[in-house]
Amino acid sequence: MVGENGDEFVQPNKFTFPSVLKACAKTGRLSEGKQTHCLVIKLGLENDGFVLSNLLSEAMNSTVVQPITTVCTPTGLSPPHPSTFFPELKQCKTKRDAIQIHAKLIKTGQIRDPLASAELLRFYALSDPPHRDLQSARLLFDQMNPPNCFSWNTIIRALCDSNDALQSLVLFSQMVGENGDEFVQPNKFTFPSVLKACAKTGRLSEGKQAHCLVIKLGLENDGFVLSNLVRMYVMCGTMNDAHLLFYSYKTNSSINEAVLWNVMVDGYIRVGELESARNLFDKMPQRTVVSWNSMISGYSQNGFFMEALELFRKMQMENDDNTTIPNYITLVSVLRAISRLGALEIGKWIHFYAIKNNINIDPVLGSSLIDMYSKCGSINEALQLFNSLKQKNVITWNSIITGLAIHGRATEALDHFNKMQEFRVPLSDVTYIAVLTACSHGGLVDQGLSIFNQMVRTNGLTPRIEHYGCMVDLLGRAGRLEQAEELIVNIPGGPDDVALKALLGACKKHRNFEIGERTGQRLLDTVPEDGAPYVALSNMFASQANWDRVAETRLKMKENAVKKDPGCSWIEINGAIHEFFVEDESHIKSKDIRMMLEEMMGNLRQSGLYKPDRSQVFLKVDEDEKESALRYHSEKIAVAFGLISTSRETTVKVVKNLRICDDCHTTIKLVSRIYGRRIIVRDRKRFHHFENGSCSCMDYW
DNA sequence: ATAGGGTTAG
Repeated sequence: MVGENGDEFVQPNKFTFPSVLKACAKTGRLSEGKQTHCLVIKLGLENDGFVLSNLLSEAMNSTVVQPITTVCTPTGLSPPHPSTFFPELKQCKTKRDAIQIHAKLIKTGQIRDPLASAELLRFYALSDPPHRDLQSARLLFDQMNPPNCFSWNTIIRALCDSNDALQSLVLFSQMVGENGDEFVQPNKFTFPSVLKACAKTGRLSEGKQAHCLVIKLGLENDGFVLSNLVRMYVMCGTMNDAHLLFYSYKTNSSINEAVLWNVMVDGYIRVGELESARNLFDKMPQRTVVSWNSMISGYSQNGFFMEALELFRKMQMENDDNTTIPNYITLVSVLRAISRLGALEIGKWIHFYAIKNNINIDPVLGSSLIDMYSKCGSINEALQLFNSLKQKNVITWNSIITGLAIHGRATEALDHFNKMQEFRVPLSDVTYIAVLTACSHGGLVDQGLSIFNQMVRTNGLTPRIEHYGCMVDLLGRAGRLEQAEELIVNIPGGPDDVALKALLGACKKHRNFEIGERTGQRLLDTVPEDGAPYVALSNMFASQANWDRVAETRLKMKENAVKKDPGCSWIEINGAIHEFFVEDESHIKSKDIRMMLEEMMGNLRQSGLYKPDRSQVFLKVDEDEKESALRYHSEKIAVAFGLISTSRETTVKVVKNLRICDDCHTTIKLVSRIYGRRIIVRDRKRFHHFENGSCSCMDYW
């Protein structure tokens, strides 16, 4: 009757139990009696007079007396574990358990019983990744006859987590009977997964339908449902709807306000409204470490690096019990900003903090730290850390190869690339970007070409635009301009501005005006709003004394709305970041900096080695102004500030957001010699190690 | 008895 032999389950009632219990008593079967007792409790019949009296007589007549005392005192009973009736329901922790339980369910014919196989379904569908087995979960679910609400919730959740979240929406529509199936009423556990799936797949209309059902079922005040509704609207790009919900909810005990606010903060960050996000962050009734992390990573990922660092500092100052203690995710988020700014001292502090607080340096954090050290100019520290890491993955390898590449240490980058293959680490497309970058910066043309071929032929990877960019740079640097142009023409989908700029730069270096002009024109077509190509093209015409074309190019530049990223440089002194723009005089020590700049330029002129390169300044007409604009490029200001703020032995490390210009490059080379200082400048593309009048880039960048 | 929330690399 209760389906123990695989038969249909028929629910017993208060008239069933007296006879069953009597039978147990007559035969002295205690264990069956207890099983029955459990079912009595489960069905809420323990207070029925007839059932109770038979329970007692069953107990009196059974041969084993010991456990019966607990039965006499029913109030002291702990709730029975359902395994009494479904021994299969015992906790399923390992694959072995699962196999055993599964076999038994099949043997006893209970495999179709959603109650009996619930635990097994949970194991297949929701255990941690190594054990998770979606296929088995789906198979088990499909066999259920019919699945109950729990079964639906479990499989919907599992599919939502999978990379085919749309499937969970398909299942949900089956659950609610959209295809003429039986309607199973969803509950508050169903909607979070469903809404999450809508969010993941960006299905606004399905999300809205779910929202309607939520209201119909009166579940909109459940905290989990509510936060997922808001998140669904955020992820579907309708911040307004998210906003409306957020401002109209009524607090109750199931709602975690912090989570709700965090979802909104994250929402504003996603649509790029960092200020609204920050406003909300400042107004939050309670902040958790997640709030801080969201805001910091929001800043980091949207280019607000100074703001990210500032907030991180504030987080440490606030010292709110436990909610402002940086965790693993804080570190990963803030490291990104640190890398971009080149804030080595703070970066080192983060590394130390992780060690001191036993924060596991897994491949993610490890890669971030390697990236930080190399982007902050400390490639040797990056190598040291890389070698000490116990767990490495592709990204860890990619980080160190990229680091070596941008420091111009091409041979070591190749060594690591080879070692990576020895260790059978699967290569990714980024690996190839890293190693091709190394080849192009190191001038290793043949190696680069053969690696590019290996990537396509052996590894079957399709080159991305970035790979073509590396190859154009590689060929251009070697002076193989025709070959580079041929490659450009054959890039599927057309070249991007990076590849074209690489070729244009190469043409300038190798004085090939024919290809240079064609490339310049292509660039103007690709990025007409970018000022740099006009300047380059105009300079090229000027060097040929082709003044008509110069004027024509200038006119074109004026006509098209030209955007120019403002040049910006950073330098870290004693853990504080100083930021400089072109001709920037806003720094407190501006006077001292200006004096230093004058002195530098004076010394340079006296040395007789310096001739200002005016060709790169295009907009300023007045000759004197040209030179002063060059003189006050942000990297020069930062270097000057670095020189007066540190002792002779200290290497001056400057980070620039754009590529360094010829004049600054020449100037800093000479400064390194005249002042006997080591200076490192990181520009948009690579590192320049200046020492004794020369640069590690060998004047090609 | 079972099921549900926000932050993370190259």
